[in-house]
Amino acid sequence: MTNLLVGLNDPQREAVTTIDGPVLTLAGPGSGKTRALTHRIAYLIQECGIAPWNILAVTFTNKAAKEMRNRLLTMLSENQVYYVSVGTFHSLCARWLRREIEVLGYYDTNFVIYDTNEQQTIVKKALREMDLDEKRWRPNAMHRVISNAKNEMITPDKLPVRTYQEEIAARVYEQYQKLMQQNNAMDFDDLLLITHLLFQSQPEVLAKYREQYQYVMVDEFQDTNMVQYQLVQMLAGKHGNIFSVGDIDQGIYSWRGADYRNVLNFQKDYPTHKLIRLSQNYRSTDTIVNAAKHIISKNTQRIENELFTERGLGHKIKQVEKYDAEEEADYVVSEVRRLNDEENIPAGDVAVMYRTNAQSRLLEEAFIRQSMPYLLLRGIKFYERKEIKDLLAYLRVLHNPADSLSLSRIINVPARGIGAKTISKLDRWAFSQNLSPLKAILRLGVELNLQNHPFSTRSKRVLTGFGQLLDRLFVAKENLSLPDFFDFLVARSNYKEFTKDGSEEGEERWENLLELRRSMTSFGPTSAVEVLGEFLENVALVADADMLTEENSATALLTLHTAKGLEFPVVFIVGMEDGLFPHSRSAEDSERMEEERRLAYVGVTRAKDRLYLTRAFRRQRGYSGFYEPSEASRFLSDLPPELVDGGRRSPRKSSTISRPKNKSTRWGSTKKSATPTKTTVSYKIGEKVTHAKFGKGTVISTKIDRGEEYVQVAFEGQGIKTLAVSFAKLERS
DNA sequence: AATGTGTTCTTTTTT
DNA sequence: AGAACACATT
Repeated sequence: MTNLLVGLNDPQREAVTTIDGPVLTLAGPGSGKTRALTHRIAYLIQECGIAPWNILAVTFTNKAAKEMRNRLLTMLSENQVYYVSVGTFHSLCARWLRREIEVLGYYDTNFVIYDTNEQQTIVKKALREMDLDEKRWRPNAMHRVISNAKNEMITPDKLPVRTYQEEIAARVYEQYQKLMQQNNAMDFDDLLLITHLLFQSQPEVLAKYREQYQYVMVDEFQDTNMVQYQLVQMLAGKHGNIFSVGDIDQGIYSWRGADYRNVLNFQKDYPTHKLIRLSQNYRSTDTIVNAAKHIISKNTQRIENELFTERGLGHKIKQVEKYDAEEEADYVVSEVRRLNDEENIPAGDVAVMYRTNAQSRLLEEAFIRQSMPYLLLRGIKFYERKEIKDLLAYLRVLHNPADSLSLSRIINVPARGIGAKTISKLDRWAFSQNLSPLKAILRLGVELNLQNHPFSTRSKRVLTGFGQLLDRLFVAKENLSLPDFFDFLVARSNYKEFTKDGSEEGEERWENLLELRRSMTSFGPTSAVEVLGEFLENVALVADADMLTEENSATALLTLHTAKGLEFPVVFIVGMEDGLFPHSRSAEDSERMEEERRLAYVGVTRAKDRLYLTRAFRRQRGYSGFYEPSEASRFLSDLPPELVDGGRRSPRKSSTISRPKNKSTRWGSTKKSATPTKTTVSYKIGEKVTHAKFGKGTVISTKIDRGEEYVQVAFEGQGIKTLAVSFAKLERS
């Protein structure tokens, strides 16, 4: 027996050694699928003599790809690992397109990837060009329609136009695509869609990749969408050596076009497939595995795969209920500290997970208040900073001169006297000359006695000045390494002194830019022109989870979605409240409710040793600043009492509902108020009341502020009013 | 052209 | 409550 098979259980071994034909591996959480995948790759290379470049492995995140590579390095030589294609669908597609796209004729190899914000801007531009009112046609909604269409491979002309709404949407979609192409830009969906189109329309290109990828492996199959599935099918065409790994119970991205039914489709499309079940969980204690099973067992859309573990019972799940969300956050942080102090569990072993990003704020504040280290996994935040976006816009324009969106971002940053007027003149003139705005600027500088331009002497001067800057930068990118090019760029554009203005914030901005520069150093001395595309692609496709590193010593704060594929010794899931988790937006639809349940399943199974489920009795939601009472999440009641410690199940102590202590500052001091300070609300949401002036109404929220109770009441025909209970003469009715 | 003011919208999850 | 954006003022 080869040592690649040592330490694997039977189904894992089967997964590793079944190399020919389609295989579907149902892998429960923590069942060692990454292990199976990596060993399989090593086995293919070492035992079966398959060349590394004949292997394609698709992961869900870049982090997973990196991890896979690292694990492979323990079994294979660096050279072998280098030639295996490992990546996410998006990054692999980007790479293929970079190489092949020019045959399509309407994109060039230097295309850039637009992020969500830029996609939004393009939608708005499309609306504006079509003279449609942004108020009436929500860019957000339009964008959703477009993205959904793309996920189902529907082109603008195929979009159903049964209603006026749909007709507009189809036209906006068409215009959107046109603008994207004009800018030589793609959105995330395009990366997949256009690759699909490329393979479909260029048989020789597809043949080449088919030939190359003799063995195709796809992880997280339950979260593939239609395009991704078809890409896999195309690539694996003849040989059908597809190894797919999935778990329907962990499908949590349907709202993004993913369809867990692809696992079932796989079974249908490849009737000869071998089915392997990885059911032994090596990650979590029996208690945690059991809890997870109780939660997921309520779902109807499943494939049976009975999970088990031999790790023993371990700690009970700790259920904690606090007075409000602030207290909940404080509890989490103090418990992290206690675990650290008393049980020797490093803070970096702990993760705090939540349903919505908005919940991170209170947690952050609590960590800061108690000066405990934390790591917020919302990676893009770095790239959302103005100075970073500006610099990236420069790089993108220099990489892809067609990118007029980025050009408009930097054309007057730092300020060089090119205002809105000049810009719109430029756009119109460029259009009339059939030039891109950037080309138009450059032309203005070259043809000195150009007559037919609309600019004032001053405007022309600043524009040509900007053109000269760009010219110099274009030359520099050929000759300098990426970091050196960065230095040249910030110096020549005056961006350095613009942003580093002596203020404290300026210093911070500059630090951020240096951080950006640091991320360039890994590209070595190769000239910027060679690596700029790859650099920008990396930036565009980073995922939140990619930030998390092995040696991280701070507690991770992340959404349940981001937590997918990760594991931690200790996990807190906060906000276990109906309406929040499961989210109210999923309440009406049983399909979506099942997905919430899967999300809970994913969250719970991230924990190795200890799991905390916390909730608050009241929490501020929405923008009103009003507290709303909340009910326990239905997922909590799915847990059998013997697995749980604390919460409502344990014999109730008188102080289960803790009252805020030392919170007089927040709710006003008792010194000043003449009336007794109220701490609890007397009205309930939904209660019917009558007001002398406004008539009948329904209480929709309540809050206490400075010892005074306020209610929001929806009055029939009068709208919503906020009333102070002690003043308004409200009668219960 | 830069700065200030007001209005409106937003919160589900993300490559 | 805060961001983003449109519009107005200096």
